[in-house]
Amino acid sequence: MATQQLTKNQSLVLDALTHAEGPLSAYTILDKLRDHGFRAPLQVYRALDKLLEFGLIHRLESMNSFVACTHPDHHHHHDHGVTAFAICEDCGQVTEMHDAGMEERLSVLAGKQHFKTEKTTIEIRGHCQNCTAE
Amino acid sequence: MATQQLTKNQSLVLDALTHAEGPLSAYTILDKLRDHGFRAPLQVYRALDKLLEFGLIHRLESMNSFVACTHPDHHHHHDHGVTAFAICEDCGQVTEMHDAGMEERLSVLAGKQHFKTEKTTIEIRGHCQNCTAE
DNA sequence: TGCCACACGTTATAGCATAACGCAATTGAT
DNA sequence: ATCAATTGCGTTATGCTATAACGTGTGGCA
Repeated sequence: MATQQLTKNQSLVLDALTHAEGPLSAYTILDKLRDHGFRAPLQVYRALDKLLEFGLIHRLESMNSFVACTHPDHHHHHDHGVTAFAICEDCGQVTEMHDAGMEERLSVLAGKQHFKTEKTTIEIRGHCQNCTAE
Repeated sequence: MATQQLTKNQSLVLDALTHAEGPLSAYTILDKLRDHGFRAPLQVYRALDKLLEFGLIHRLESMNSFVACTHPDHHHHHDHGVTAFAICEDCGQVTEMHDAGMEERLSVLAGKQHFKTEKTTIEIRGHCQNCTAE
């Protein structure tokens, strides 16, 4: 299960996300990579699409932006169940969480509707410990 | 706990969503309401903001669109816990679901991070029973 | 060699959302 | 009654997010 070989553009985008403090929008990434030759949004979006496909990054639907995957066990590569994100509205920090119980509840919920799940989005907006401490 | 009195624009937007087959984007609503005097996106967005505030509609983050709330007990007005949406990628139908167990799991997850939850988004993309039957 | 798949670069356009201004109607306190 | 504050409204302009469509170059491989 070797790590997917990335192209130059994909590596640049992944690096930008990995080294960022918080989630980045596609256009923010574009700006960060102008010095590396990026000129157009599509260069970013195409890389993002691939990285999403490889499971190396996540898209945060509620804020139209992207984060590098922080999940510890990469030997599961991109098939490690449902991911939930805690997004702090004060500092922008994003915490990636996994929970088997959650997955079970979702499965039950979907099952009741005879719904075939393809992809699940869970995003919790609020305030992280640091920012709550005031 | 009387129903919030709506303005004309708010009523029109709510009606459009209530009578729609599935979720609508703000611009789709705008087009539907041109005959009623709507001319600009802001007229729609302002009404949507209020309807969201009143808990009469929901925003689907994963598709930048909106649906009327279908939750049965309106005497809880807009405080009826976590809502999950099952979104069919074939027919566009959206099912609103509520589950106490789910809320519990989320609460536990957030608690582990000492995270103060403000709003939770749960959206399940997939295929509904009808569209799975093929 | 010719074909195919894929990444890339570029221009243009589509789709989603808000800023900023001014006006009109409502409310509510003085 | 009147003034001030609030709220909704309409309009223009702008900004942010995402994709369509076209062509180029490269590497694998029958």
